[in-house]
Amino acid sequence: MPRIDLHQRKSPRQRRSADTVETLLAAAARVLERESLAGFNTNRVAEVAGVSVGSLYQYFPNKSALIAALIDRQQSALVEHIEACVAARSGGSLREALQALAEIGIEQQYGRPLLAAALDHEELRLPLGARLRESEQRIGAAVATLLQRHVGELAAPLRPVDVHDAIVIAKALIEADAMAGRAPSPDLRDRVVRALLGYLQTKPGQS
Amino acid sequence: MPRIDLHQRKSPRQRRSADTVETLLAAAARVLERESLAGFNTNRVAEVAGVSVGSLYQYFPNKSALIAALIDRQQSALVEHIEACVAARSGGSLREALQALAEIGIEQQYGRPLLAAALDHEELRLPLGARLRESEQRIGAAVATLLQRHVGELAAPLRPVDVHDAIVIAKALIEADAMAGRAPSPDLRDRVVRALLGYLQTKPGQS
DNA sequence: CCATGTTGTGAGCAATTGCTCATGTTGCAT
DNA sequence: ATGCAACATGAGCAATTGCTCACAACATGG
Repeated sequence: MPRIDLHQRKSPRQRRSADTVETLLAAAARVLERESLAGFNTNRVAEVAGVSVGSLYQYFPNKSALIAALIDRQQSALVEHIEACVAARSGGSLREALQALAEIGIEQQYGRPLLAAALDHEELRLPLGARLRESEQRIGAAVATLLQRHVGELAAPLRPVDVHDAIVIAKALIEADAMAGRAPSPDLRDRVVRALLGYLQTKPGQS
Repeated sequence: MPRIDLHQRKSPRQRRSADTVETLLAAAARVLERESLAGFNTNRVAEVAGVSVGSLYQYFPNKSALIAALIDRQQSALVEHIEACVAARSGGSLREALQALAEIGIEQQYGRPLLAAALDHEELRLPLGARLRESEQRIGAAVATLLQRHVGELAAPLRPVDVHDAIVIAKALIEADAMAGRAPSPDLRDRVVRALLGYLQTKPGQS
């Protein structure tokens, strides 16, 4: 069992090594989504990347760190998209806001469904700690900001747990469709929006 | 990489061997939830079970088959509970019906959150095929039956995809809470019900 | 109690995997 | 040019893992 140190071992100082790191991450993503976690090993990643294992271990102290880096990237991209979306929008209805969010999530997940699923699983196992929690918090905050603009359309004052639940719901619906393997069904976005609207516009304590 | 044959290798014919199989499955569950998939190996399972690896391989042709058996058990239990619930209930409101379903799901997931999560992940990787799909279909059918009794309270005629989405939503909310590790929050059931009610009572095409 | 089938054992093989290290190559500053 | 980092290589070690097999212990019917 390897150590669990997720720090970068060395920062690339030349273009050459920066490219190597890039190639490694791309290869890691490919392997992870093609062979799932079971077939994911450092030798294979290095092979696919076309570099030697030694190079891999110059920048990542262990296998977990590689996966952590992938998660970090994916998560950062999502955060950026969502924050950009929230910042860009100002008017519009609640429905339209949710549609925009749903589209971001769908795009993210459908880009690499298997990769996303594998990473989701690893998130739970690795002590990603601060970095990931910060991302989640930023997503939560951004979504909360967006929803707060439409308090009037909500069934009740927005609690943190509501935001959390909304995110979970959207993520689950998107993931379920993506895992089924088929092309993105055109009504997925509307189903997500329907679920979110339904949740947010239903009072907590009565039908 | 092991073969992927999920058939039982041999059926226990004496009490003694039936006990062994039982012990093995229990140990497998324990290991899976304590050490996650990474630490799950047949030698360890046999050790924890207090039997030899050889015995394990008399009843399970490979590691995957062991996991498949666990999934099968868990899934069968869920199917039974849900079908029993649907059969038992007759009157009552939609809300009450959903409350009952939510409680079953919560109980199932909170029994062994880590186990359930690990199994969820393996479901996607293994060719469980017929057996699992049958279970899911039965769950879908049972839930559909339950919901059909309350068509009047729904926003639109019940489509299969609605049932599917409802199940996904409930599962996700419960799982998310369970993974957080803390004790079952008392309002979880109500949040699940709120999400389901909201979804089912919102028209697909408008706010 | 014997014969036959069932069940249990565990050393250990073959393969895999995480990772290191001695050595070689490239880029940069002087 | 030359020296020193930074970077890249890949054979291979140590540990792990899935799984087999030759054998022993038990059960059961005659």
